[in-house]
Amino acid sequence: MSFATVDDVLSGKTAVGEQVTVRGWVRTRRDSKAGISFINVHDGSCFDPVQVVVPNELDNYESEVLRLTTGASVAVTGVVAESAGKGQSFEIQAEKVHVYGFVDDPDTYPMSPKPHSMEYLREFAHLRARTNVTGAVMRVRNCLSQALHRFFHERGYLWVATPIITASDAEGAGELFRVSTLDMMNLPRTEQGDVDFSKDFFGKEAFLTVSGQLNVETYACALSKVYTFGPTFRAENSNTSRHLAEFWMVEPEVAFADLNDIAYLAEDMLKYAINAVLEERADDMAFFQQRIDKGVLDRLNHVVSNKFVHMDYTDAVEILQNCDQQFNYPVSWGTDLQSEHERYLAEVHVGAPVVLKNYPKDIKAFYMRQNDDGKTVAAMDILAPGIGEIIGGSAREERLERLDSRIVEMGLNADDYSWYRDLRRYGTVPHAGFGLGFERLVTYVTGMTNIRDVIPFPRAPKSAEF
RNA sequence: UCCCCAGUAGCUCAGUUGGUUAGAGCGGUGGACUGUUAAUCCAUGUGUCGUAGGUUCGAAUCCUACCUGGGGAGCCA
Repeated sequence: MSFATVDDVLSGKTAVGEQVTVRGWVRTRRDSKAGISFINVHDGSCFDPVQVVVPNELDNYESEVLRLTTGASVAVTGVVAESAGKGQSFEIQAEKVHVYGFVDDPDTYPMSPKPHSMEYLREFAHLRARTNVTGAVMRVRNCLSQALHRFFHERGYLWVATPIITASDAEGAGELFRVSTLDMMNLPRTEQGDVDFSKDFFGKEAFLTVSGQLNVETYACALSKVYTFGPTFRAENSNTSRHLAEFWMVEPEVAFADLNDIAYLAEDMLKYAINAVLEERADDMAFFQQRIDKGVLDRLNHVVSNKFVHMDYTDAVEILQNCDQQFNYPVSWGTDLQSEHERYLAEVHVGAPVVLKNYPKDIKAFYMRQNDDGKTVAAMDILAPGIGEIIGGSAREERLERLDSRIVEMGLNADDYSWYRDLRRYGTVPHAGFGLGFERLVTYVTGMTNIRDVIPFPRAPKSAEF
């Protein structure tokens, strides 16, 4: 007798005739008057539950097995057998069913065996992992996460843990969450009446990071190829299906690289991760294809087998101005593209992810490398159909005079960037990097429509339960 | 934060020219049948109609505010 996962049994890792114990939760129970019950047990190891055939000779058949309902926890010991029924190749002929816990009041158990809306499941974030859809999402999420680490590891990148807490409010990528231990009911004040942050934990104002980029640049300018993969926080009041207040971001940063280098790095990375999912999570993807998004497999297969289309911002503007599509917002060179414009490019014009490059400098961040034309910077966004911006990156301005001139032009204070400027003073090198919104990738790969359903416990405005 | 839509049974929804006892399917429960598997068949219970005000003889239905959710926009990843 040995413990086995549901996946061990269904994939044939355990031998027919071998006695095993499988532990998990009941998905459904069906009783047959032939003297047996069928119990589907899932344990998270794969998409499908294993069918357990329970004969009525078991001591606790009447007293316990017939009382099992969806959600009950069990350990089943029995012999692996080829299934006589359709729907599965292997099953377990139970010799013993141990019940860890029944479900109180099955009538109100929130995860009843019926279709639920994603909005409803979100209200039960502590139980929705037991549903097939959330289980599938989390296995794919894990697969993507592991694949990304593997991708970078195989190419000699170092995973750098950039800080979660930052004392710099100059990252410029959005609203920040304050980190403080001050007594909010009794704030210390300066003589001018301002809050006296010198009394705070860090002796100054502190926040949760909105990006690891500035910090990870310092390690790129020493270890050459690095990346961060961790949580980031944005206090934006964004109420959409593609924004979270707490989300995970992958940010590679590469010394001696230019814009095209990281554009191709991003393409290779996405293809690598998607291929991993197609190979390792075919069971979950079959479910997404069938129940969530009929086009998801075609879409992913197209992505991994075609080169990404690259396009300059300037050319994109021309395409948008000359296309037949009517837009609510006009397109003109120098302004940021609207959602409808990005969607047209990715969904209609290209029909696949598109790499947009070389944006006007005035609509991009101060640290992006200025191009020789004097008008644009070496920035790139990768737009995915249905999602929008999934990756944003750039070559970084490594020339101190150019960086300083942008800091001045944008009304920023050079003193706030002293350590960032040091990188340009001491052995500066060209370098480039990008940020991938990890949950946006999970959304794209699974075909799920709301980003709140691809992270275990979503945090969003007015929403931080569990 | 802005625009639009929604909130009725455990869940998904129907129900308004304002009218008396608010319905269905699914789920649950009991039974029948069955190597079953989104099982099928019979029976069965369930409601502060999102919250608070207002109009009215009378409000699930009309009005106002608020809350929550969804779609879109902005911000961005």
